[in-house]
Amino acid sequence: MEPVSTEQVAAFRRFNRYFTRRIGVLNDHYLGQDRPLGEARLLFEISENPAGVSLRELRSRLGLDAGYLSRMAKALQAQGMVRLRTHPDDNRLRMIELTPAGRVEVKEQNRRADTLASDVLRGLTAPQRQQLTDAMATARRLLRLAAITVELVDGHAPDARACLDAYAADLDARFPEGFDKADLVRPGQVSGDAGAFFVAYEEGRPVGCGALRRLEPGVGEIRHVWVHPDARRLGLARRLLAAIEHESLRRGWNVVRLDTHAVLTEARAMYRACGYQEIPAYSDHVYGQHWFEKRLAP
Amino acid sequence: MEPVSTEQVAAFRRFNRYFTRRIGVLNDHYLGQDRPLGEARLLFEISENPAGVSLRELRSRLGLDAGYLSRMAKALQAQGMVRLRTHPDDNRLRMIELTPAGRVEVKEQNRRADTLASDVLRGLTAPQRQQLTDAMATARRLLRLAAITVELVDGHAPDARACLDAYAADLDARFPEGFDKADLVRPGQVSGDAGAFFVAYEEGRPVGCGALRRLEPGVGEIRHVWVHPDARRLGLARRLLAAIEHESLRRGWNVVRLDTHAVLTEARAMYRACGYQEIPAYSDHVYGQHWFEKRLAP
DNA sequence: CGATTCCTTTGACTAAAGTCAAAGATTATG
DNA sequence: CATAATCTTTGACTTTAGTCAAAGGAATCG
Repeated sequence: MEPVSTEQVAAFRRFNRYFTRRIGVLNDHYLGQDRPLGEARLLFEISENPAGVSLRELRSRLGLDAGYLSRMAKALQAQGMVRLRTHPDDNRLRMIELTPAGRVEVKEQNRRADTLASDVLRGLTAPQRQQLTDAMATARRLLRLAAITVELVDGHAPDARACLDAYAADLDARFPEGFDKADLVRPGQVSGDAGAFFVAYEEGRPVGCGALRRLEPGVGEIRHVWVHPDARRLGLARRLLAAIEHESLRRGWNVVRLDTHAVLTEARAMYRACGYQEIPAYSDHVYGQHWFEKRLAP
Repeated sequence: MEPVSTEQVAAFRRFNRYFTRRIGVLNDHYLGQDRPLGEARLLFEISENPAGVSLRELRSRLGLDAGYLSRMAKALQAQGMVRLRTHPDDNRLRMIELTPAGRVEVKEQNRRADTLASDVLRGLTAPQRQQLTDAMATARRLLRLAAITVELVDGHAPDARACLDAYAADLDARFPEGFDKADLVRPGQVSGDAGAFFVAYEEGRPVGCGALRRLEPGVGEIRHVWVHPDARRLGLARRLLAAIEHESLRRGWNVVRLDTHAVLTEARAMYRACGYQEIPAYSDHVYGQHWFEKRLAP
């Protein structure tokens, strides 16, 4: 991997410093106006899960100490902002959710945060506002992408299966004829010498996958490249593809093939953009309607 | 001014939330590794002023309580990071500056912040890194611009004179023949009915100016449009120009003229882009070599 | 079914962050 | 030149944030 240019590091830090000093401080100030910042943040995080969320989950998401969280939850409960109950299936877990009063409070928090944002934007002309929000969207997209890691996992791993289930549900909704899970690779086909399975993780959660399996000597097949709806348009599919191609090459499978369904037009465009060429049918997968091949440069 | 679109507010907040949660937290963690965050921030702020800075100044810049700051300064002094002395001209003020040990400490802080930035950037391809840092630069530019206010001040105001002094020094360096301060407008010419003076402020500091004065009935003259070197390339000159034009129109001076020196090519380009047309000489200012006019639409 | 692991609560702390007001030394101002 | 204003220091707090360990109830595993 190429080294990072010092000019880029400097630009990154300039932004970082400016933003945290200007916006970050204001933000915390607004947020922590009528209660401690920690409580305000907790309240906000709870509001992100309207159906309630376990303390366990919050603890890992916010990186809080168990005792600390327990006390904050109690304080919020005493203020009538949240309701605590035990998890129906597991009595060790405590579920926390907003009360109507809590929802009002969060609404007020949001109103304040909106005010902060509008106040900043109001200082700009309409095209400048658009430019700013576009730049922010680009920066967020790339920051997210930078934080996502692609890892080789065993085909039997729960995360692998979870991704495949989500993938199957996705296709079932998109294909006019539906999707039959029988078409999924079996764990053994993408483990060990037979193949490989990659899972992309964002902040610990699996958000994408891709499989490689041995098709014939020197030829690998790419299957089940999928990205979670929340992680689309980041450029993650290309990253998965690159990881799979790299693995294929490592195994000496210098050619990779794949097939895809007619309705997945964006996928076809991506494969073409990544150097894949459409070829005649090489298999009779139920859902294969376009076939691609790429010769990998060592 | 047009209202701010909710989509833009949402995009702003999405970024805000993501950035503070991801980068802000990491940053604070790195920074506060071997001393309290407050002290680390203070140390950094002091390092920005190699010649030393008064506690007074730090207090207003960081928004700290006087007592709190005094104690932190004492703590840093005890650790051998800073030296405290009284201001030569005003014995009430205390000046604070880094010791060699303090400079080493700040260097280490910087090294860690650089590491954080490179670690993030390393997760991207070279073009993506460039895209990210470009987006950050754009965002910073616009955030700065949004925070700058343009205010009408009296021509005698100290900030107005300070800007004109800086303007004069600037031109003296750029004009081959130098610049004589006698050419500057007199305070009376840009106050009351005779004219107006605008100063642009960024975080309390004057960073630009522009003057309007009555040339003849119905015609105003724009003079001394200047932007501090640190605030250039933000689009501030256009903002100053817009404020002056608005004021001119308000007074019923529907035409504005200005002249500029041949070496200021960017200025000429800007005037043209803002709707100014080159006209024959309308005055015999010593430094006027190009003349412009704009008819203001009511 | 007994040991182990999980999750939460509680007690007992500590450190950091921040506030307020009084007091002392200087400087500006009418 | 007296008075007011400015700036820093100090004492005496409070609140927030965070840590650690013990303990108890509940699920899981062999």
